Amino acid sequence: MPTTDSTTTPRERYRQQVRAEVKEKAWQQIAGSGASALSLNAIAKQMGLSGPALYRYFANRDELITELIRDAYRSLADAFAGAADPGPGPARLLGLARVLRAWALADPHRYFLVYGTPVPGYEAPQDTTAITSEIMSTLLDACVAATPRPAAHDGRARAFEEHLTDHRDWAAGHPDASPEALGLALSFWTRLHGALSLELAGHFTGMGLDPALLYTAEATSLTAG
Amino acid sequence: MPTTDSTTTPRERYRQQVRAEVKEKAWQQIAGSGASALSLNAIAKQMGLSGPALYRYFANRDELITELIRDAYRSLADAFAGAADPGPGPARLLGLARVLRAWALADPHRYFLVYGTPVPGYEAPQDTTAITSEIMSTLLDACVAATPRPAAHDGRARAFEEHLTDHRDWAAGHPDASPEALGLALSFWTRLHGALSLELAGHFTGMGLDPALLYTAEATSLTAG
DNA sequence: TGTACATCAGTGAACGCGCGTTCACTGATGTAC
DNA sequence: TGTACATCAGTGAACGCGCGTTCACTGATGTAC
Repeated sequence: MPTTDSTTTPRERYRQQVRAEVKEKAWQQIAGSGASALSLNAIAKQMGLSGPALYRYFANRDELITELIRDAYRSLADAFAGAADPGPGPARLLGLARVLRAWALADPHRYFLVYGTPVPGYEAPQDTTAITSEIMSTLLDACVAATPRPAAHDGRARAFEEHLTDHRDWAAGHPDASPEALGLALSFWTRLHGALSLELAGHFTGMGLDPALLYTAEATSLTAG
Repeated sequence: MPTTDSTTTPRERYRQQVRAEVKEKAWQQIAGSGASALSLNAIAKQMGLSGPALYRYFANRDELITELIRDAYRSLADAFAGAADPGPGPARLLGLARVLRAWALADPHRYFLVYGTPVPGYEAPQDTTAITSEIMSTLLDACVAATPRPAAHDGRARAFEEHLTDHRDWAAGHPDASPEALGLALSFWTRLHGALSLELAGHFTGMGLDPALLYTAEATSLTAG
């Protein structure tokens, strides 16, 4: 980060620099073997330091992982908010879909750290939930814009939309959102995660399919039905 | 397994029994902490054996994991084939969807062993691909039955269906399948995996949603569009 | 500007742990005559 | 039915490894007078 607090002492600046480098190496390690293989000693060695040196910067392994997860959530929320190109609803949703895939492909293991199998023996920190609802809020904005009116209905998913009218606490910041919009947000999330996570896990390799086209097809399906 | 080969010697029968018990304990361990935490020594201790004793039954840790993965694939393929309740296409697809969720909920970590983040440093064995296409074949059968004719089209997913007509090697056993049927199979897979994996990873907890309803809504969306 | 002191980054040794895996060996089970 | 031998399950010690984490300590950097 080039921007530095003006009241920061040189020592503190150095601290932040080293912390950042530790995290950077941690991400490299995660990119290679996943989060469960993350090792403080290995990071230290990679930085030319002794193992115990890192305990000046992080209380323990869990604190480091917690920070990495929070940074990942933060990064995704920022990417989402940055794609706030307003415009017609459907186009905006497609924009979010594109941003999501780009963010995931940039670092697949980071994506799985957020949405994948939970790291064994690790409990997610509290404050990621705040960022989660930030992400959901950006998504809901686009979904509200993409569902202009209680459109013509095929009646199939009725049961679920009734359920949504009764269970909308997770969309507390959007009292204006129709059940259709809520359902759209959930479909966006689950469908794109489905296509994306199977692609990242390599389940399409050998099938000769273009994952990008499959992904786009699923994304467009959201505003077509 | 109660069924035993009649030509089997008692010693061989005992071997198979112990192998089965090792796998059983392995699954219990995986159910607790995921596959990357699987430990031969821990299994041995749990069975009242010494660590090295297991090397009579499995060449090494990788061979054990390979067998577990293959058994998981086998189990899913059998569950799918068992749901071959013929009948109208859409109902058959819904049946498969139900079976998939039940199978996943019975052992979430087993599901992730098949469709989740790949185990770090582990390469999937060759012969699972055969079972994979078995599963895909059952699914394609239902999809062909569910897409009677090149129905009225909204034209949105056109690009992808053109792509599918050119890239259908993965459906080699189903030359009769229309691009719509192929796309339906892929949507079945990705959408249901999306809803299911987010549920299993606990991403809906705290939202007050009923994952079963969400899942059913996604399943019915397949044959509604 | 120089000296005295406090702060703090980093080291090296050590602890205890669990892992996968090998090896020589014991003892029980099955087989052949 | 009994004896001689081969097969094989399981043991215990050992090797080498890497992990997270603690602790007492050195040496450099910053601060106060």
